[in-house]
Amino acid sequence: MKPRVRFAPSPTGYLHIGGARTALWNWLYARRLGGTFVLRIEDTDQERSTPESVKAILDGLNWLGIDWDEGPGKGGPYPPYFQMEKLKRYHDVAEQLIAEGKAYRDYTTEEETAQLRRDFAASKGLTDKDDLRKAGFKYSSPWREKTEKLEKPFVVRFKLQPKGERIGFDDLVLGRLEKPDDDLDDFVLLRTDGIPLYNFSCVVDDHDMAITHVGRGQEHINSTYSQVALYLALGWQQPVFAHFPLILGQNNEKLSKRKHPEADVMAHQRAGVLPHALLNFICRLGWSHGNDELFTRAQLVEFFDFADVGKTNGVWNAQKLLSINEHWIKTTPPTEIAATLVPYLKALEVDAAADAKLESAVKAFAPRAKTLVDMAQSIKPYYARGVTLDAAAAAKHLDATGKDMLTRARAKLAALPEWTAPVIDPIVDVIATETGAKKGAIAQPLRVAATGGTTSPGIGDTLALLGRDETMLRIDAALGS
RNA sequence: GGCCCCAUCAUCUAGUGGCCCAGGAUACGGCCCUUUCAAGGCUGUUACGCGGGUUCGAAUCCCGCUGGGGUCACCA
Repeated sequence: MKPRVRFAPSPTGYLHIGGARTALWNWLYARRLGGTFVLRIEDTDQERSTPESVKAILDGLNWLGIDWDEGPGKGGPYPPYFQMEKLKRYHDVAEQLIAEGKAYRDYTTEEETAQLRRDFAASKGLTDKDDLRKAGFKYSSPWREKTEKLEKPFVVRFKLQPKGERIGFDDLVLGRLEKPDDDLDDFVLLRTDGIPLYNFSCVVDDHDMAITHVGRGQEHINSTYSQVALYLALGWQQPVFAHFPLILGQNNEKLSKRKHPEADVMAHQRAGVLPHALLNFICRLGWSHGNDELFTRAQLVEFFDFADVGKTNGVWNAQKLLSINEHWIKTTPPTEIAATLVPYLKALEVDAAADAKLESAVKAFAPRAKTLVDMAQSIKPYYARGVTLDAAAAAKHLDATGKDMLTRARAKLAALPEWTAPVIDPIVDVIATETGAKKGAIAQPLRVAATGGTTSPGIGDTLALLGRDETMLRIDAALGS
């Protein structure tokens, strides 16, 4: 049977790194097995959900190349894919549960439960919510055993009926997970305004959408027990669960939007990371395929399996991401990199087309750039007219002997029949032989004249990139300095 | 605090009882290459949290401790 998996983000901000990895792993699983990847928007938190966030999440997934078979913009056989569009369905399921005595209407107001908390706190001499938890505060509804229907607002609560047994499930990553069933409490299914809460809508939707495997972060383990209780009460078949280890920030806490800027997927685009590099990196964070580190997209699809996901949380390692980015910048065809690079150059006010010149520039700088931002910055001077000489570099390399070498080089360059790196490069050797000078004594003055500084790609590549006219212009300017 | 999950280098990880006085990658150091800077090649330092078992033999299995993380809403 082909698996049906899903990614179900709540649109309360940008696409989070953890979410992206969850999406990726589910997507990979579906792709490898020829299954279906569903995108469902869990927008029931009306306080925080926004259309902009929906767009941000879709944009993030698109940038990473994670496409969905069913969901927003695609439709599918189990609509709607936005939870707020199926309120009636949740209501019906809740009513069914009430009718069967498996849920009840709780007319206690929010203010009353808050008062209960305050009373409890006062009796124990406590103050905040955290203290209450530690002291074991537990809400118990007076409406639990009642069935009458009043003309008052109510929430629908699930009526847990613990048997003193253990409740649990077989997790694809963690193995058998269990806890005592009396550890669960009567969680809310429907709020006063009729909008469902996560534990409820999630179960209804996963069932309605015929989801076979639920892969999500370990932070959901405890809610899974509640959801299992719901599946049992509803008599629905449970999906297979797979709980993924968390991605931690440098401070060892779960990567969060507030504390960790790197949690934003698109921040990496802005930083000049290739989407595939990010994909490669996050996929390998918590999953492995032997000692392999670098994977093409096809290999990821070929190798990925929930069974190879690890159990331990992983710490975000920006340097490793950069090194992986470096690798893909180096190995992706220059044409592709050039096209991707155009907007980064634009941001630096360089209007470059993805043409032959830019491709050569990419070839020259690919082994030298960690990010596309780096690369754009390095390439920018090659699109300028003239260059400002770095004072220290000029002082060191453009003294009398330096200028003498430069003059010799200029004469030879001017006589060149062709302006390409292989033709330009030997000039350094020729002058070295003629004068007995070291290559560096020739190449460095040339480099300073051409680039203003002491570092650049090989001198042939550098001058070829600049073009004959621009090179001559800069040499003359340096000679006249 | 209750409950739940986890535990190999600084970090990501390989490892499913002998092939491991623990391998790869990143980072860090050295050497080589070299007209600069990179890249590349070679190489070095660094880990099985602790204590008990089981076994001829444990990083691998069991127990305890310790440590880390998650979760306890009319958020998801």
